[in-house]
Amino acid sequence: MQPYKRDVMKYNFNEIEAKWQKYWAENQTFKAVNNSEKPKYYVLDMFPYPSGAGLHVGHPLGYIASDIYARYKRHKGFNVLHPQGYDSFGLPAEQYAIQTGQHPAVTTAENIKTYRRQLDQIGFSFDWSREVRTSDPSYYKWTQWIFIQLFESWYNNETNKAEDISGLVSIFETEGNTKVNAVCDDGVELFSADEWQGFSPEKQQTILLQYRLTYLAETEVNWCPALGTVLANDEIVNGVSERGGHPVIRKKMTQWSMRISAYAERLLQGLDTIDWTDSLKESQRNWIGKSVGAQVEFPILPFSQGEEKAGTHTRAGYMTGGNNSHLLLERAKEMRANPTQAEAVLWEQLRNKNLGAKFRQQHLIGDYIVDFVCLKKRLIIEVDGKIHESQIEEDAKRTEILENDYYKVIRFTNEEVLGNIESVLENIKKELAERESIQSDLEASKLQQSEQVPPSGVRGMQVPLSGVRGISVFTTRPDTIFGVSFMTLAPEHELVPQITTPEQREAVDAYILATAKRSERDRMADVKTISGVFTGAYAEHPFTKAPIPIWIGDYVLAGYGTGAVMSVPCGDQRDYDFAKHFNIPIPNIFEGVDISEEAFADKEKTVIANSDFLNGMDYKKATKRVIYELEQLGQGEGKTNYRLRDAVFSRQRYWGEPFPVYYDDNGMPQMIDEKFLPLELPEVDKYLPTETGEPPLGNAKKWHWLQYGDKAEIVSKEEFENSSPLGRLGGALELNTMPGWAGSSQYFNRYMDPHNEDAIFSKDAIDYWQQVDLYIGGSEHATGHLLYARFWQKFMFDKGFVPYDEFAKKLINQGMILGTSAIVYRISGTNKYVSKGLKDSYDVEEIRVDVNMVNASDEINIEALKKWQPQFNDAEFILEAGHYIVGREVEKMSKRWFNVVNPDNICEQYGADSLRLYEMFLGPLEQYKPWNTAGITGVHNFLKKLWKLYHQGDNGAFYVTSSPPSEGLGEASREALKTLHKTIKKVEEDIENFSFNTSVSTFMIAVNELTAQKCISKEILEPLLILISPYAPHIAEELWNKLGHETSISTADFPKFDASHLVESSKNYPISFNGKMRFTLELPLDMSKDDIEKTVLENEKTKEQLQGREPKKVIVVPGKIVNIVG
RNA sequence: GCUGAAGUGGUGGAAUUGGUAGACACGUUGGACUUAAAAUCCAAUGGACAUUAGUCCGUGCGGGUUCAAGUCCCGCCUUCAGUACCA
Repeated sequence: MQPYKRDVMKYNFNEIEAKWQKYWAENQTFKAVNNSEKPKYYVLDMFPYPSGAGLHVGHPLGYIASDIYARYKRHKGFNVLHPQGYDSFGLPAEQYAIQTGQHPAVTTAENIKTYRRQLDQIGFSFDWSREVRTSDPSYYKWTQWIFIQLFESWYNNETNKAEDISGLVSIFETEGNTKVNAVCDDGVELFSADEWQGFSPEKQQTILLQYRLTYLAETEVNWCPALGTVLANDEIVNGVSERGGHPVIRKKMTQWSMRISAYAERLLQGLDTIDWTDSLKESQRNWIGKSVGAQVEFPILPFSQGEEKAGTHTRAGYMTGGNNSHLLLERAKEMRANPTQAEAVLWEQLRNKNLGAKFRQQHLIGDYIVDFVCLKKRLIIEVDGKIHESQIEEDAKRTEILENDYYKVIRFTNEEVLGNIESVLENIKKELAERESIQSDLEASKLQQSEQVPPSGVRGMQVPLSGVRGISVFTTRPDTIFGVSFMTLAPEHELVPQITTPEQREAVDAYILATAKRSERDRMADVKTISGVFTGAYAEHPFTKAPIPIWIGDYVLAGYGTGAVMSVPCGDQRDYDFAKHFNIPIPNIFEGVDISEEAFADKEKTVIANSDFLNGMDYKKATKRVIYELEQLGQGEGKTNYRLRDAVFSRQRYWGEPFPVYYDDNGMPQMIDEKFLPLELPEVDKYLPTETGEPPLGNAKKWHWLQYGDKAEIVSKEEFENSSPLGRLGGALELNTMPGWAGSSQYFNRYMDPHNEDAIFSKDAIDYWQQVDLYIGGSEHATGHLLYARFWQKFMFDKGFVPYDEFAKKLINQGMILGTSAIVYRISGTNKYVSKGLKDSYDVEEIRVDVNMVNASDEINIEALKKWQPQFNDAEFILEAGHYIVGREVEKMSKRWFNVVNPDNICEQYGADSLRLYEMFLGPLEQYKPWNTAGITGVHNFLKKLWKLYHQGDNGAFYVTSSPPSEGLGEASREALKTLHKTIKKVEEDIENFSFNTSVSTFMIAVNELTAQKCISKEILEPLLILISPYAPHIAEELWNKLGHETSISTADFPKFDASHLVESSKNYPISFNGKMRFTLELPLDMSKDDIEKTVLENEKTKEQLQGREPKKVIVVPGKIVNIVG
């Protein structure tokens, strides 16, 4: 009998915890319903990637915090949604599959099993009935569905939201695209409604792709050869892959992209509406990188200054180009290769002297490329598309200049050429005949002249329509435009090869080659070396019209802004250093500022000088004015620039969501109809890229879409090709898969209605749960998941699917739990190891060993070490004081450092409640902190004391009496009530402030006090259990049950704080002298200020302190402190 | 460089609107119980001097405001995190 009784009394945590975990599972205690009388509250964790290593003690930290909050909210009367699932697509499972041939689905399922067991043993109150897995077809069906929604949408800047693509098509049909204000690709061609109607379906599709929110584009991507895949910017750290640290190179590939840039401003503005941590918001702001300034066009001068001064110029001849001829020639060549339809038709008639005269097409004259020219007769023929309607003025000017040069220009429209070629040819013949006589005159006089003088008017004119563009730059300091003394282009800038003069070509090419060779990493590491080279070309200042030398330099990044800057050395340190280095003038345009040593970059203190119409203005005024003036000139406009780029959405991987996309006979991407989703991942023999370099899905035998009406199947290439084309839809399916963030960008909404097969979630569900109230997770997702999820949520909001355009009202980042690695010191070249205190006398190498062999005093178990790895078998150990002491290093918990501590052992040894309490007790939630198992005995002892508090009967029997403590108002009872209500108040405040560590202390204090008071009253001990139950739910359930409750403690009402129990009649006043506390004095709280002063001054100890001095001043703060000055 | 956070005993960390610095816990030391160990319980524990009382110094450093500063202000230093030739 006796041993049995003893067992009952003991705090048998393993048994208790298993019992209640089973109870919760069987009774579905934490299952949330989608409607309730209670107010709703949604607590979410970032769902884990189920890695093969399982959980370590760091993983549950955030889950414990959110679980405490969720349980607390249930006590507070909320209908709480607290779901959990798995982000189960990902690279590690795929790499494991490559190594072992095991299907990732199999290993993933195994890993999930381990995770679930580990999570269950910690006692989380998750509603597992709502579990989602991103790799489950019933889940990724909806990821694919969202992709289709994005494809079917475009971003209308006028309404500032995403709209259905069909709306855009009807605009195109009625008025073309000239008035459409959309976020779209750069350089979309302009067309009228008529032209749209005339386009082929393929062309229409190509144009629409330039508007869709997800689009196919040839993009320069971060290609990681080692991983065989493309990486997003946030997957690259210091120029190498985040995973594995492999080198990353730039490569052009056709990829799906997400037009997240459309949402840049709203993603930025939205940050002000959500309660997320400042550091996280700051990261996102930084990532979006908004800068306000101006875009300025600098025309390129046709003649380089050097050549002009030398009095030379280009000879008129076969190609009579100006000094920009080398770049125009390329352009002309390109235009010849891609004639418009009208040009092609006309050329058929003009070529081979068909009209009796030799014509050339797309020929360079001066700085112009003309469509057709007969040089002998100086007759130019231009064929104009619609674009020229808006350029009548420029065309007139161009005609004037050319005609000054004795050319005759005749123009035809596309319609004339295509509709009535006969009459066009008649006109040309007529002109040719008329110009017969002029030709001979010219030969003698004018042509000679033109060889000596550059074509008049060419110098200094605006950018010609078909020739050189200017260089466009982005600047945040347009007010400093008069300080520009040179321009700098990124070496990769597309215009560099075109503008470089022949004299500079060699130097420029060498420089470009040298920069290309340097890795991104080298370039970033070596910021101080100034390098660059002059291109030989000049641009023209918009206002002063002065020539500005154009340089290239690697301090200008191709990927930001336009890849070109106007360099203002007096106002920007980098420009300043560059100018100093290359002896470029540094004009000073600031009033009263010395720039002899460094640039002056202080916007706020700027007063502009030496700047014509800007003189005397401050930064703001000058900026406004200069933008206005630039707009008048047509050479610039105010512009806001974002660093945020569109997100590449394709990955060359197997283990990810397949795109619901096939490519039709014309190679155009087509969406698979919603009703056929999900498009499931095909089986493949191997998970590596194919021999031809295609993604792993290229290995699938059947990966062609074949659809007739409502019937669709996935077939092999041969089967598809042999199928009847009549009424057939389909083609090769997309070989890429979606990136990791696809599945995590709407999972929080899917939890609201996870089994819905007809919709991503029902309207009722989303209307009830609305948005996440509290989201807890790591800050490492700041610019990845958390940005993309906000983007998709805004899109879902625009489309009317969700009621809020932010998915998480409040977000908290839990800090990371770090490992404390253990280090032994091997004497170099030997198999001897010295203890830490002796290592300085030797030449040693540090070797990390398993922390589980080391005790709290840093002493290692040598026997265990010898068995741990063969190299230690016969090693010799040099001890200090009989022990081998290891070194310690705090670093990330990782298998490679052997510093991983597993929660399974902790649960086994101390119990889940101890683990939960200890993780909270370690310190503030957001803080990074090292794991130190030694301290866990403290919280474990607390739980034992708590258990004891309820077992004060004979032989430790459960003993709680239901007679109220207030009865008789004994001293002990009043003290107990005070302890309880003090605790209620503090714990409630702590939970609301997510200060979980301090509430654990509060529990300890309460239990220590109640133990000292020998409290056995139910009125105290029952509410105390509810306070503790969010933190230590198992022991709370057990004691709750012992108190006679039939149901779970989880929905018991949180105790009400009653301030009346804390009312004190007296206060132990600290009495300080000159601010230093010397002694305390117990005084009634209702004592008046004057009486306090009197009493204190009369006190013996006060007299002792003053030693006869007269106090100068006595400060009395009733209820707080007394301070005597003197 | 910029942005954000933080520097408090041997350790993790408390400290409300400025009002008794070091709560709570670990560790350490001493003691009780025990043949012994574990467990448990009790006591001490910021430093220095004195050890009866007491005195002085103490929250990264240097100033300042105040009757009173870990807390507020100014100027630095260090650490961690994020970000970076962003024009």
